[in-house]
Amino acid sequence: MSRTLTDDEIATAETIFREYLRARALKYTRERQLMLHEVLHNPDHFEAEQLLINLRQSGRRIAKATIYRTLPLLVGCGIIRQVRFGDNLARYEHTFGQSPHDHMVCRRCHRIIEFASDDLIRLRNALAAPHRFHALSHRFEISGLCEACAKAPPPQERSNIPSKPNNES
Amino acid sequence: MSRTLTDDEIATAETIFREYLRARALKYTRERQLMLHEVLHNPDHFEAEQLLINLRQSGRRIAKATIYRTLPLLVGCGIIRQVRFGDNLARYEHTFGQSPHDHMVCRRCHRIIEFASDDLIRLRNALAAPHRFHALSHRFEISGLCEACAKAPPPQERSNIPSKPNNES
DNA sequence: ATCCGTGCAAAGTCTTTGCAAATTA
DNA sequence: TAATTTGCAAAGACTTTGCACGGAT
Repeated sequence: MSRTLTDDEIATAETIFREYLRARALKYTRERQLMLHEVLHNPDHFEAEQLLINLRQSGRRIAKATIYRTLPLLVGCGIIRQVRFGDNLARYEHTFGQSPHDHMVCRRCHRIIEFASDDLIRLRNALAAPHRFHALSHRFEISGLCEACAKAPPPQERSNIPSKPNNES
Repeated sequence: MSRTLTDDEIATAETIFREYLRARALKYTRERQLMLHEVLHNPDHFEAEQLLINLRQSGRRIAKATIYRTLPLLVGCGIIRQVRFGDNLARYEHTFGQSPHDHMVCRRCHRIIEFASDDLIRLRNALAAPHRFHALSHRFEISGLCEACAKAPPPQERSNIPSKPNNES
């Protein structure tokens, strides 16, 4: 759902990352630069493995360990954020040029619909206040059926009672 | 946050589980019965490993594989649900005698505050409608600082700039 | 010159799976 | 009896870590 970034935005992201690193006496290495750019050019949700594949296909050499070590840095400076769907796999998305948003995930076809809501933010803060909780961020995932799947008869099952239960939450 | 269940409620849960299994031609084994009761007696969030420990401490013998195989069944019939906090560890909680609720998690002390909100449900459905999405359930986790941690100075850090970034989302 | 970071592979953690023996309907 | 389930251990998926070499400031 995120659009292609302008060169200016990419430059800004780079500045943010560099300053984040410098403030912590960490180094802006070639690998971290590659990761940053790859992540910014990825318009969708991605996972560690996919980053590795993309980078290697571009002829870049990078170790998987470096990916795993760099992702928390990018999360730390707010350039990407972790999103989580039903499974145990860590996914990320960059937050640049995006307004904060959340997701609806179809239980059957796993299609993802992104949405943003100021009302949600307001409600979130209103819910936190009576607990004297300082809300900083949230994760909101709606699970259900998309339009197509709600209409269509189950494609893989013959009855409403699956012989094997599904593992989705 | 969930209270101790009455015998009646436990019997009801057992009926639900048995019928769920029977409808799928699955069997109500001794191990599944043990799991059900252990899960219902657990008032808090629990993980697979903890279940195993609890059951073994009660002198019951059960394999870890059985735990992992049974959890999806209990999720499938709605007796427990998966909840997920910052990490990649699957946690569960039983839904019996509980109204649907969500969580606020303190980034520093990891304290969990549960809350319920009808407004949230209404907003959820209102958000789904324009996408013709049929919302069935959701996960809403608010991340931030609890009252104590918002006041207290950082216990483990001397400056605002941690030498190591934290891995929380 | 001094740390920090990388790559590699090994180790770790959580979860799933294959198979023979045991149990359930 | 016929089919599912269990326990065990091995395999699997994803992530983290130790260490020596290479690289950034």
